[in-house]
Amino acid sequence: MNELIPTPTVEDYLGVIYTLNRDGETIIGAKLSDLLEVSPPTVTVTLKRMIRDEWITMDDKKEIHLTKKGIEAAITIIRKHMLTEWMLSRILAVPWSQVHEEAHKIEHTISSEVAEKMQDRLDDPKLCPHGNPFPGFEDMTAHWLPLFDMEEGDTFTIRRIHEFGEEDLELMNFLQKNKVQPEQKGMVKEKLPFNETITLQIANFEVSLGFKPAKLIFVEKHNS
Amino acid sequence: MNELIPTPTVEDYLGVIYTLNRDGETIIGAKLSDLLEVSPPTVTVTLKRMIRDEWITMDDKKEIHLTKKGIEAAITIIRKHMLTEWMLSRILAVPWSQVHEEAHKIEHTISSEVAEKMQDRLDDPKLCPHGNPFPGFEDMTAHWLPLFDMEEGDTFTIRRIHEFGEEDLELMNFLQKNKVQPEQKGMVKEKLPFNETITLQIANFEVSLGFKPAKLIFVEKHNS
DNA sequence: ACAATTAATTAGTAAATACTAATTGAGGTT
DNA sequence: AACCTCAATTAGTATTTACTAATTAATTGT
Repeated sequence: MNELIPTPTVEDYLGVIYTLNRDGETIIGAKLSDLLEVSPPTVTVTLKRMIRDEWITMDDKKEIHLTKKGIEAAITIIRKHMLTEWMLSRILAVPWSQVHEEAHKIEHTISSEVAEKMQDRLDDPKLCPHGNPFPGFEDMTAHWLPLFDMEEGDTFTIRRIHEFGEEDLELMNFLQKNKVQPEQKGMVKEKLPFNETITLQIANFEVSLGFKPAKLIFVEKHNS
Repeated sequence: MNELIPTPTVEDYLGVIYTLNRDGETIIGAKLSDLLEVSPPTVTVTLKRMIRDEWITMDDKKEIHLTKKGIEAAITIIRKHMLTEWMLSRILAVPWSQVHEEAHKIEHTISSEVAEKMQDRLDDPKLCPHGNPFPGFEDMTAHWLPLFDMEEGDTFTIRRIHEFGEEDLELMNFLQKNKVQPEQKGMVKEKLPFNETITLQIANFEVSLGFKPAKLIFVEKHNS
């Protein structure tokens, strides 16, 4: 009667919905279509199934809300995702830029028992390798600011690449090549609003980032 | 035009076909239906797809043969399966009896790059945790004999639980509880053909095994 | 208020993977 | 030759997950 476990596709939807919700965004089908890279009709029918199976509800404004059961399933899959990322990164030395993509496939096949074993082995991480918080630890990232908000001359430590940036493999390879990664210290060399770029000094190198990625990268500003 | 990667279902078929073939058995649909626990019509249509996509061929006697491409894909999935088993067992301390079942889900989502990383991290294993050979290392297990062939009084070291025994979770739990595992030494206490049981002494305990599992357990006989 | 944009839905299709029930085929036995 | 058994296939159905093309609904801007 009650669908016990969500399908991989439904798990993907639940994860994105949870993250959007965490960030205080309103959740509509079009956003999911965009983030999950599927067509709007596909979203419509999948959401219908998800409502039928009581993962979500849809209000009169067509906004999507997770049910209690949906929240639990979302937390479960996000934890599996992040634990798998750490396994790949720490135990198997998979390059940081590829870890998300690999984990995204594996996460759906990890049992809860295995996830527990991973958590033990990895000493209960609170943040994923990209600096995003495990469900329940959102306050650990709350004081970090978008790189986009920095001004010329500001110095900072990079702390986090937002989930919705991780998805873009080309961007991730670019960031890795230029050491734009958690724990790296840097400084804003130049910010050109008309050009929509922000140029950083990291180690001995300079990198120019567009405004879109700069909004998905979070830093801890140094006291000046 | 050419299907590059097999689906998880096709990977399952390829793995079983490869193993049957390794053991010198003729491969017909009914055997697959039995081993994969799907209905005969499902086997018929899946094999049709597999022929279409050139993973296998079927001769005039309805016997199934792997194509070159099929052999490669089978080897790949079996290696991923065994490497994942070792990861679960050695790195995550998942109980031996559960390792097969968990790995069977995960194996389909592991990229070749990750498999390589696993192989490095695990020092190139030649046998899986149940003692079955990695593809290409079949000769390492060739001299082990079925427990079924032992006589009363024979002493031995358990070396291997065959792939088709691994599948049965209840059996595996029973074997683990009774220490019927690779590297354990034992002795045949009693063999009762009319009863189809063979009773072993392992450590301080006695276990009675049916003939069916006794044919799937391989041992190295001690010199007497 | 009306046009433009954005969002959501229908309608129709497709592929993979399963099932049951019923039928056909092939081999061997009496 | 008729029969039995096992294997394989047809026929018909279902679910999930996708797509495109076309339509409808809602919102926003001028």
